Amino acid sequence: MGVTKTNHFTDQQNKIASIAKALGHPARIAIIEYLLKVNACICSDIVDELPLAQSTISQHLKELKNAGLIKGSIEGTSICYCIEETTFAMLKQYFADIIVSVNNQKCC
Amino acid sequence: MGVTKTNHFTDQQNKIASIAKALGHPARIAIIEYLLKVNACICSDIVDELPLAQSTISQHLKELKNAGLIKGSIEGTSICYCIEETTFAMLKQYFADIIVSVNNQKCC
DNA sequence: TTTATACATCGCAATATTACGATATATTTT
DNA sequence: AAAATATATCGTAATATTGCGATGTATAAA
Repeated sequence: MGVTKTNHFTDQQNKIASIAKALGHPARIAIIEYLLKVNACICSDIVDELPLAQSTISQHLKELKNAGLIKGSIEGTSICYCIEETTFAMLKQYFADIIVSVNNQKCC
Repeated sequence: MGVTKTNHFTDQQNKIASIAKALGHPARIAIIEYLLKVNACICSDIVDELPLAQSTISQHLKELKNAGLIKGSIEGTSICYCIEETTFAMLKQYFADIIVSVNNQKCC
């Protein structure tokens, strides 16, 4: 089928999954890491940095933006893409909570 | 094309992406959360818990296992699936480092 | 006003994912 | 040994993702 049964899961589960999915591609990880490396962030830089066509990168940026992982503000003729800190903070917390839960486990 | 250009990215980037990808489905998030909730973990429980066929869940478990997010040990006729703590600890650290990087940013 | 620059979007082809039923396998229980 | 239980694998259909070139759009420079 190929169609995810989104409605059978909680909003929280769908949210985490969609964020994780957005991070589930090496190009998008590379984009995030590049945005962290340089302090200013313009899309054309990324096009030079990655071995992908401009249209492909634009698509990846869109997915990262839809997932709330980056935000873009128009800066003249180019766009300043930046990390959306709160989403990453949320992820960090999510995994921190998992670690706490695991440490309380008796199993295995 | 639909074929990810894995070889153009670093091993670390591909690794993080593949782990994130494995978490990029609500059923797999639900499985992880279920494994955390109950302390013992048998697949048939999960089949009762989730609105998916047994074969589908088995597939999801396989992907989580391949990504190193869970481990399964044979327990008689069933299998005890558990959280692989080190992988989650790695993820937590990865996001923690990102937060630190973002806080050092001057941009935006 | 033309031209250049920086993205975004569209349309398409190749491939991957999701889900399921059917079936296989392996361990218990009877 | 036969039946039951638990899980894995296979085959397949529906849909999603990835990537690219071509093209659209909007701002800035000439």
